[in-house]
Amino acid sequence: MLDINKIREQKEEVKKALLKRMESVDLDIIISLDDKRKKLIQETDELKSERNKYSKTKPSEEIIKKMRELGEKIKKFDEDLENVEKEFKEKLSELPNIPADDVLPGGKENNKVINTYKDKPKFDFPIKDHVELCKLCGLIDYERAVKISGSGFWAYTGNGALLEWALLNYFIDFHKANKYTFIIPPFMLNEASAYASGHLPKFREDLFWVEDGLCLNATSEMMLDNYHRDEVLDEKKLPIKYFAYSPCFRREAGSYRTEERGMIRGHQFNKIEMFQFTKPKDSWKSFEELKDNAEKLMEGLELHFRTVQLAAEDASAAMSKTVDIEVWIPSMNNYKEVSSISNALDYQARRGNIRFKDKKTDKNEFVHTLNASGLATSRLFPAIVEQFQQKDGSIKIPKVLQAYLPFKKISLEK
RNA sequence: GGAGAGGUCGCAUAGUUGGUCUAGUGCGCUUGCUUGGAAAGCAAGUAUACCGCAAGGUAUCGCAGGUUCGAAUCCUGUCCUCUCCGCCA
Repeated sequence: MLDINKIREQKEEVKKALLKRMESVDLDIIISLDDKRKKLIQETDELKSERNKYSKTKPSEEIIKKMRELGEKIKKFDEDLENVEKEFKEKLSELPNIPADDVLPGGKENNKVINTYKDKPKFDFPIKDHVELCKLCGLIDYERAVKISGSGFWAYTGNGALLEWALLNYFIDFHKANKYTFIIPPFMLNEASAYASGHLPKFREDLFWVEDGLCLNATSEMMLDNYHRDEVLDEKKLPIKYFAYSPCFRREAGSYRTEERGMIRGHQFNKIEMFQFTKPKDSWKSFEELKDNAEKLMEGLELHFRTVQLAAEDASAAMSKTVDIEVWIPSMNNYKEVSSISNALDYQARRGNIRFKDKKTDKNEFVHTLNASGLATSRLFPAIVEQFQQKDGSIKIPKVLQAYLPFKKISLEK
């Protein structure tokens, strides 16, 4: 949610920035609703003040009669105010975050590559895709997972499970060394939390719901953003840095394409998420730190990837700036997202009411929130298997993972 | 799942025949006095949001609704916590 005072004070600047990601922007509607709101508050408060004056002691019959009428009036004003406030809030929360200065307007076509690591691997033999390689090496069991749970699921088996776990351990050790605090959150959350993190109402259809009114975690960003909801954080403890492990559950309804077979897109995948709560002045520094961390993790894996800065319309609405890391998947001849690094500024903090007491002003201010995958495994696994495949179908393991595995390469299943 | 108790200002507590209760007290914290310095003691202050240029006003006693001229106090629903019993892959 944006700050109404900022909208009022810097209307033209806000409008110009929002036009980067919206076709049209009407801030005047919101401002006039706010005017209406303020006027109603003033009038209602006066009436209530009147009433309170007489409520201190037992009033006479005559005054009781008068107050009864006043009560009716107050009730009506309160209703009006509630309606105006509701509409105001709706309109205000429909506005996306203000894109950062260096974010280009428009959609995907304006995404720009800001970094690449290594070159596309060259193969002097016909390459296999990860589905075939995983089958040859016995890393993934698609058939049995589908039998148990339906399409869109897979099971990691044997060396495949070890490889998946090695990836997660590599990430965990990295974040631990950077002094981030490890959190294993609940994997289900209630509606209020999903609203606060901004995933409702927009993603209702994309979430799995259980009978008790809870939904399955779709990204631990949901969990971490909510972690300090309605809290006033200690300024001295900022920035607070977390990383969380969780499986992520997504319906991904209707988004399957034949090119996205295997584990490129599924209903469940593992992810480590980084998250920071910072003071407003520090958030862009933290943004760079998160991006560096994600890139370092990728470099450690020796995979060819690129870093892409998203154009305004391609980033999620809550974010001021988003950078994606995309790994090269040879069989698809394409790059796929493995990390998304975003700065929400105070947009999420406003919604979740997450603040800190500013010593200088002695006022409660909203923190800034940032999130970044570090990393999701479901595209890395195929990338590793494909980028490091050998002619015979065996797979070399990057050095950083060898420390977590009892083998240096994965051989074909006998 | 059953039965009971409870959710009040950072913490702990008072407040249930509805009316100077937004709310007392203790602790903690801040500032000042005192001191060579400290402790103790003394004094003052110590929630948040919104409206207002300001004076000031309004709202909030888990949350939502109701009764009433008036609700922390009464009623209903709901969430959460605790105790006992039952069940338990």
